[in-house]
Amino acid sequence: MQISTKGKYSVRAVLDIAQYSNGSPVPLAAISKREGISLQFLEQLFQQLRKGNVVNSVRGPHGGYVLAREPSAITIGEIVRLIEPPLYTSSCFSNDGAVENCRIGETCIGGAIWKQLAEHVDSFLDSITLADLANKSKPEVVYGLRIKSNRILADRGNGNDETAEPEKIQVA
Amino acid sequence: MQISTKGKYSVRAVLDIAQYSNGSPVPLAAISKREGISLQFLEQLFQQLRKGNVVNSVRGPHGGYVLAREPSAITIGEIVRLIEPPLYTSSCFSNDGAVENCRIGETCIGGAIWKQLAEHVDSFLDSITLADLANKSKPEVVYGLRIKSNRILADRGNGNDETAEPEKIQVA
DNA sequence: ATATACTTGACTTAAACGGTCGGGTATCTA
DNA sequence: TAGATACCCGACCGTTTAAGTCAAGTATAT
Repeated sequence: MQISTKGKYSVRAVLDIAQYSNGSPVPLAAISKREGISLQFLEQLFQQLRKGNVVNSVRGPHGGYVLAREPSAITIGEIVRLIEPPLYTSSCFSNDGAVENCRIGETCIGGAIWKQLAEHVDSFLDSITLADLANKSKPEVVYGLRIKSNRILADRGNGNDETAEPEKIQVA
Repeated sequence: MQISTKGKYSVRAVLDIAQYSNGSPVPLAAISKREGISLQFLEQLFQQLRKGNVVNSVRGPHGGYVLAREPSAITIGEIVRLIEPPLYTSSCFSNDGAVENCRIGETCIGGAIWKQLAEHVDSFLDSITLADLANKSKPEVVYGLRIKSNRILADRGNGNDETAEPEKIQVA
């Protein structure tokens, strides 16, 4: 169980836009330079991010990428799900769903764990928005991350739900 | 981000012992038959589980494996960590720790997320014990898993900490 | 026109995953 | 003291995936 560098890169790259764009498009070349990520690798990532409606592209000179929505409406979970394969696949066993000799049948215990774990992870990552990360000005956001609880996968439109109360996640 | 079948197999196999052993050792051949896992693959997994003090081995005829501790003192997280590489590696970037051009320096925001995510996952998996899973008799344990909150990596000895209050994790 | 910068798909390399093979070694039972 | 049982261990192997590159585009602002 491992978080891929692809996922980390994507979060960093999108965060880069959130921080360095003042409304105008940010070219990948700039992100590549700042973050030390190969330009062509970035291109590959941003195609998925664009299709996933996280960023929009602007072609031509002075082009680049802009956020598709405001930072507070883009969650980390959303980005990660676009880039990485899903954590949870089948009930008990993996992928092809072949070996289904689960003696407990439909109520398989083992399967329930992985499903709940996946939901747990998604819920956590969905609770963090780009805006939360972009605000360097608040140090307490960095350590002891201040997040909004139980925000489940923001509806792709423009959900300005500023209603949830902040919650403190303890760090070790 | 993916949970490997190795990890799933391990949990199933150890759970098998918890369910089918009445104190006497359970041979891998029996687990192999019941769970549909190759004997030689099981051997590979159980070597790590033994070194990690999850199971003990008994050699010779009527030998096999027994749990190293009582089921309530063995967590799923413990098993998974023995088999799988850790979720969290370095602060910002991965593995070799090479690319450390993190513009935010020590208080790197991106890094904090993955660290907290890893702690989140570990905490969740550590909150589930073999005993929780073995009790098929309680159906509510399977769906809407009843777990103990915030149990951090039971000390390898025999920690009979039955003090934590149960908590309901919502499913979907 | 031309430079900028996104778009796309194929390709490559190395590592990890899932799994096998073949020979051990300990120990119980007869 | 044989021999069967069953753990022990390291090497190996094929496939998939991750990470990253290459080459050849297309759209657009100046």
